[in-house]
Amino acid sequence: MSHTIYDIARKAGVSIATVSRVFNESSKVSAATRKKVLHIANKVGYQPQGYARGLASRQSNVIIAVVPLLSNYFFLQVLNGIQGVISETDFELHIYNVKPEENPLKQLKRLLGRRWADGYLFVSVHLDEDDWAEVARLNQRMVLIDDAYSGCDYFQINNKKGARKATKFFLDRGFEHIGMITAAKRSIPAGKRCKGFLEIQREYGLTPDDSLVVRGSTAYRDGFNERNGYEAMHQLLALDSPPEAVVCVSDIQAIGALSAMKEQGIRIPIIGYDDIQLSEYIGLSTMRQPMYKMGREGARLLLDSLSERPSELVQENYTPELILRSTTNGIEQ
Amino acid sequence: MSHTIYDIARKAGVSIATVSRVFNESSKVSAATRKKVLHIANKVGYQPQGYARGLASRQSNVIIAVVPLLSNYFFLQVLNGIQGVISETDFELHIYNVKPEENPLKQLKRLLGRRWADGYLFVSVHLDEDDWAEVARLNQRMVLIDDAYSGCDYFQINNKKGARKATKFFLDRGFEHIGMITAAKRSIPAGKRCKGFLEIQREYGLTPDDSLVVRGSTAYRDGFNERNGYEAMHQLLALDSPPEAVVCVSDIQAIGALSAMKEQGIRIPIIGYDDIQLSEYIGLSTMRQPMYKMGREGARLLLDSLSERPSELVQENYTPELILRSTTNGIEQ
DNA sequence: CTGAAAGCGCTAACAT
DNA sequence: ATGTTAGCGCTTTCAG
Repeated sequence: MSHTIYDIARKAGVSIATVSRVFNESSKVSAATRKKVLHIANKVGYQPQGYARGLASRQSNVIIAVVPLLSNYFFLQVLNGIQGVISETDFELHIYNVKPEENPLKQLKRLLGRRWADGYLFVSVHLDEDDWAEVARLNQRMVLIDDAYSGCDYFQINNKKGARKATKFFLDRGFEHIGMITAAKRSIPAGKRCKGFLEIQREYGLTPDDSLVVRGSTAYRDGFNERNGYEAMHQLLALDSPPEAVVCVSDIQAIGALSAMKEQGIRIPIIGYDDIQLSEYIGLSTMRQPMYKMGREGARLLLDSLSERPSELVQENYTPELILRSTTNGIEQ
Repeated sequence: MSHTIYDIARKAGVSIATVSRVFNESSKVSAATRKKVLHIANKVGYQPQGYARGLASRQSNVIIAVVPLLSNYFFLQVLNGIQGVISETDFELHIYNVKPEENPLKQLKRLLGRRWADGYLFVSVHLDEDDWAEVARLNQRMVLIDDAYSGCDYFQINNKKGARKATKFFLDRGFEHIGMITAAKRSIPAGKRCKGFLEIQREYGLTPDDSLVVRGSTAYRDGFNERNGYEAMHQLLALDSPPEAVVCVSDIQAIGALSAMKEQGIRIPIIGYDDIQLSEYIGLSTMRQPMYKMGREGARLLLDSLSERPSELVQENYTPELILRSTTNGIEQ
């Protein structure tokens, strides 16, 4: 049914080696032969099979970006950065997402073991050092984005510092009763942001009130969703003494929270986290994370290390930047 | 360096066929042998290579979802639906995105020609009948989501009807001067929605004013972005006689438009398009499209047709549903 | 510049 | 239940 290299070779009156050379941009084919082969290949719609090619050449020209869940705006922007870089090359970008139900380490080992790709970009996949070490032992080219492992290239953002910055903004303006909308307990970034939130308050001589750290009950996307923020804000507002200001672990939750406030006709200063594109238009103050940039840099690094002999490890740490917009307006300087 | 089936077979004192059987869930292996093989495989981190396996077995257990651009909320929700179904099986979902710069037909032919996947889901890839026919000739299992081709399974949404519904809502309430925020000229869905917008007005005996159909200058994502809506709304408001109501071709543009209105302290009724999750919390009235559902159904259909012998074509047409929220409040019934 | 031939690492008959 | 063996469709030396 479908044509193989043999069919093309026969029809073109050349050997399969020549056909192969044509499709591998080898210069060692005469223009005439190349043209003839290409003509026939086009006519019958021939393309070298990926699997046979991968097996024989031990490389695939595909890059796999591994993400935990597709439906997250953060990943989306990172992927965009990655995509931009990859699409300038003749690599193919495939996206693989790890299933939340199954052990992630197991999935990664299976994926890398299959050797689908020449290189892997892990976006927001959070493993501990031991687990990463086990993955690294599979000996594939990889770079981490939004997580760190000492033995490999990574681009990371300091979650604790980000939350500290946001909280500090309120503390410096005299607020002492600040709420936090967090996400699922198992979310590592959310955990670190909570930590930063509490830490800086203590440094300011305050004793943070546990009841001011809340999450909604919507587990979807680890709680990084609109509804969660909505529910959490209602909880906060139902408190005997509601917070004077609120810090969120994501913009998307902040949007839900804003909606809850509106319902109750209350307006409390709030800071989100991520700076997704929308936030500018919502007027949401937020902690900006360099998502696009990390994607771009990560992809570039991976690609480079595939062609050149890898040099030293690249391990970048970013700190989110506070972006002030209207949800923090009207606070006395 | 990396282990092959031969290494495992040798270490386990069995033949390669047995090792292969263990990894292919064949029942024809004794429990003891299986355990021994698995133990050794685990110890050295062996996984059968995807390429060798794909070549030998002529199937890959991967499904590829093809999308035009990752950064679109519409696709995201469709992908979510797809993901949900695939993750219940032992198929792997890979996502491939076609580059905007290169001819899409060419890319699809290359992709399918490589035979990476057992089946393909095309999400919002818009080709004409001839081009689809050419793709179909490659003889791969495929289903279209958000586009139609007579020769294959598809799940489509009627764009014209959707825009008609939204526009009709305003017309029925006596509005005669309605604006539309559209997207890039080359966007097929946007074109159809425009058509519906104009068509129904004529049916109501109106002569639509061309200057009321605008787009911003931001081409990113074919104009389906916040900024585009923002710019477009400013254009509309700068008109000698601004519209009394506005229909958008996406929620994300509507959000930009809302922001522009706010800046000018003006509030015009507006209806978005898509019903992305956010919209509920923004209070945005919109045309709901069954994105998640289409993803789910599409994936299910594809999977089924991979195991069973395909029956007749499944060709579904949906019509978006009008969801009323606060951006259309206060309009006289 | 081109061809012949030896794998790449696995699956799937076919034997046993 | 297990082993033997012939490919799968390519790439890649090695000759010429």
